[in-house]
Amino acid sequence: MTAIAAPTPDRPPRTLSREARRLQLIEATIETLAQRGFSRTTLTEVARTAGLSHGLVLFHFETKEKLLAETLAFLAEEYRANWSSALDAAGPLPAAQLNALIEADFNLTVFTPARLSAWCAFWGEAQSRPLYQQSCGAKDESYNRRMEGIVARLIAEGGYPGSPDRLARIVRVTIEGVWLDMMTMTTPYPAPEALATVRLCAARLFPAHFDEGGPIQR
Amino acid sequence: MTAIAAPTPDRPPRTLSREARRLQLIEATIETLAQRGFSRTTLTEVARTAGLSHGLVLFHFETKEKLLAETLAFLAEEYRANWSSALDAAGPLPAAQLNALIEADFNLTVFTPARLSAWCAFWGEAQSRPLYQQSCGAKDESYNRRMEGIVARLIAEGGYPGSPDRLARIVRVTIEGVWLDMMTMTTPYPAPEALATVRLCAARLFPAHFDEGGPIQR
DNA sequence: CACGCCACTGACTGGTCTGTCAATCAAAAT
DNA sequence: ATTTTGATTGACAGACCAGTCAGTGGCGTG
Repeated sequence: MTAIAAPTPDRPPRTLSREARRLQLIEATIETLAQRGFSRTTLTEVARTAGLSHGLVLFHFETKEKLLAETLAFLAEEYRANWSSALDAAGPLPAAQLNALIEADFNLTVFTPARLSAWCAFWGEAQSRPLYQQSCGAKDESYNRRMEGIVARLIAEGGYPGSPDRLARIVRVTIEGVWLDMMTMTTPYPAPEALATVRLCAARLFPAHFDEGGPIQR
Repeated sequence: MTAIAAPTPDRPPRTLSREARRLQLIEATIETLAQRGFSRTTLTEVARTAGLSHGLVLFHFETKEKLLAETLAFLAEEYRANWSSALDAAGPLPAAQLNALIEADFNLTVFTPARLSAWCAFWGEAQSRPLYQQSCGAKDESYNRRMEGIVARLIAEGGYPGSPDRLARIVRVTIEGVWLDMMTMTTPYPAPEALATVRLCAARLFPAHFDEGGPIQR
């Protein structure tokens, strides 16, 4: 049956076409969530954003619930891949690693208005839906472990007082908080100001490793 | 047939004053938002939580939209009244005032699972609805101004480096962040741990005024 | 006691949304 | 060229929900 992958390099095979369409619909879902909010996101609206019929959305995702679950899983995986690769490129020093984690959260692949809004829409629903808590929770857990490990090594190097759990938590919620500000404030401050706020936080918590401009070189 | 009130004299009367009934329905709305999320909150469910008919909800609030708007306004005012009165009781010292603001956010009148969940449900929708941004935004603005004023005076007393805007923002988003953790985490840490995290943050930002146990007495 | 007021109920309506399905179309396979 | 396979469409059905309204019943007032 598999008559080889025919040498037509400019045309993707059928299975890839299927995958491409699913990705397109997921992007349309993110866009719709951002523009209309969770409660007013309808299959018809998602389809119209993608320029397709609403029947097709159900053909590819079976139910609306599954479309939303896969969209959230996509966002979670995209987020994880972003900080994970940034961490891999940061080298062995904990200060460089924490800096990489901070900067990764402001990378324009994840830090866009549509994606921030979509995250926020899911957060609002996650509390009452175990399905969503699963995707969000697993993401956070892995992130937290890495963050706590890095902070523990900073403490070992710098002799800072305070528990690694709490210090790591302060850094994490400060990043989350300026994210949230971008959406909930009537007139939010610019992204560089958000990054500067997180840097200031790191500088006060780990003064031997960070100043307000970033990690201290030596 | 109508045996009526004789057996249970303390049962609430069938008809209630306008204001009392409205408050009861607002509480039922908060409860429903917490249990079912924004998108699955229906008038019928709100009414059933209150043990009333869904027609009555519209009798008192005209539309679902107005019920939700008034519920959010109620939460915002309750929140404002809480930190505002805590601030009034704190005296003139900025360290005591910041401590009062921090502790107020963990006061059990506003720091309850249902209320936290309801806030979160509204946040998720606020981005795409100007009506909600108005209630949330006005609340935040007033809070932020007070917080920044207090932090500016701490800086003047302690000679801390860093801009008051950013330092105030770190304290505020740390509080918001541990709030959010209570809802989004699969197994959240206890409330005293959340408070201890905020205290540690204050201790690192303003070391001459705070230690990990709270404001330094002198 | 009678009356009027108004909180309250629940059946009904119009509209919207999710999910189904038979028909259609495009491209690959034979 | 014909067949086959699978993506795509749009009309349709069933369910649900916000909002309407005519009627009910408790409560205070005269």
